[in-house]
Amino acid sequence: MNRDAYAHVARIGKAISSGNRLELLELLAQAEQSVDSLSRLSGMGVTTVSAHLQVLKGAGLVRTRRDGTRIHYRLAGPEVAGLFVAMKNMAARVLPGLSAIDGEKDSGSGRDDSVPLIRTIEEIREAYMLDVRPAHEYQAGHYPGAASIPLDGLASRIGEVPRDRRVIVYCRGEFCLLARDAARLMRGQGIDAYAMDEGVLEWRASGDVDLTATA
Amino acid sequence: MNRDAYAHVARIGKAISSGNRLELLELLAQAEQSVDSLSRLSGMGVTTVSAHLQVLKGAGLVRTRRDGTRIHYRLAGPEVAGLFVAMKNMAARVLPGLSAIDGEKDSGSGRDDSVPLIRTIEEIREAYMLDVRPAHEYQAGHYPGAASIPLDGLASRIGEVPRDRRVIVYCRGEFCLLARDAARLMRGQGIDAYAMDEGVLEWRASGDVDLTATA
DNA sequence: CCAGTATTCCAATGAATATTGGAATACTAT
DNA sequence: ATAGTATTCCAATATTCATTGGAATACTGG
Repeated sequence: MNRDAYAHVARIGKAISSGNRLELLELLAQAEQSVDSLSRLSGMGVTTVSAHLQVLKGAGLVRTRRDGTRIHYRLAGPEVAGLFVAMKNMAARVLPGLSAIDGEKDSGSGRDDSVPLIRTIEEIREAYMLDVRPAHEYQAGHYPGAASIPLDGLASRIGEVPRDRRVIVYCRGEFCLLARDAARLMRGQGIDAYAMDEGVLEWRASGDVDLTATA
Repeated sequence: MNRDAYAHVARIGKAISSGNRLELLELLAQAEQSVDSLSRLSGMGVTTVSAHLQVLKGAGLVRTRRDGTRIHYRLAGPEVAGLFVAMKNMAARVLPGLSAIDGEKDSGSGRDDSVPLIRTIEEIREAYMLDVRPAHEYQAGHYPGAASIPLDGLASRIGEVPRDRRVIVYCRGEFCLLARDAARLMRGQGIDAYAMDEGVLEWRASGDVDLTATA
């Protein structure tokens, strides 16, 4: 028969059947990244990351570019982000009780209830959009008009955030906690801050938002 | 962190990371099926099928219905077929050289070159649409107006096929070989037969075709 | 060429998975 | 109740996979 056909498609499935690899894909959806940059961002060992990247590459989901001594990985295309989101949606639809994000929002330690989530893009008008991802990721593509203050430096740069407007913070995507942490920090300082429930991963997947890059 | 979020989505990935499970999903996209029906159709052992179904159920991709002594499995929803197709497309886009279907069509033994494939739904008008899947699957949903002659009985019922019209055969989906085998058989008898390159799986996934069911 | 850095390859270990046969369970029909 | 059928559970085996440390490779800058 054509047994191979299924096995062949299953390779894509295998590539996305590991939580660690999904985390790497989410990072790659932000910007191209070198192996050790991914290692630092994810906390996995370098050789572990390399091994996972080989699997992703073998399945055709990522491409590489050599720049001197280091190798930069990137998504093979926006459809890969699309597949991630499709799986995320499927998980939410089909295992609602266990929804990872709900778990994070509701059950968890409960402290996240203090950060209201913005769910529609309409609410963005007139608000101050703030990107709290690392500068490198901001440069590779960000929401049009958004400002950049990486979470690292937010405490010391808090003065740059306007106090007379609503502030909406976003980060890598629904699973990323940077925006929520940032919003919590700002609320503690009396700023009217909200965390966006989606981020660059979802925008890249949908293609609806044109993510401006900086030179 | 929210490590669990990724692990949780990865469960969906794991469920579709096995060729055998994909084959089962394709069968379930046709109609609900009992465990041993799936075992017979797929050639896997009953306990093996049962184990795979448990995995699919654990990931929330299939549901069960008890009917007396036997248990019928079905897809949790059309989105599951959608995910299958999304992965199939990703595989075709991203690993073009290895495309399972291309492999089947072109390289293989080459004999399949004898069966022209219909690729657009436009060509269906005025043709005689023939469904060669098992009767049970036809009853659960088929292309509007299509006739049913399961491949098993096609040789003996060949007289029912009109000789003055173009005949278009379809089956379960792109990976299913029933339609191509049927078309080859009919061409051998001088019938102007073509195999459809998509089938019920894709139609169910897209939702564009309304698959009529018989009482 | 040499030292230094980034990445991959290799080997080894432990964990998870697939498959199978046999026992256990759940239901039907007599 | 009893026999019969369909399915799942359990245990065992072989296979595959994830992770890690150390060696090998590929490149850069003196």
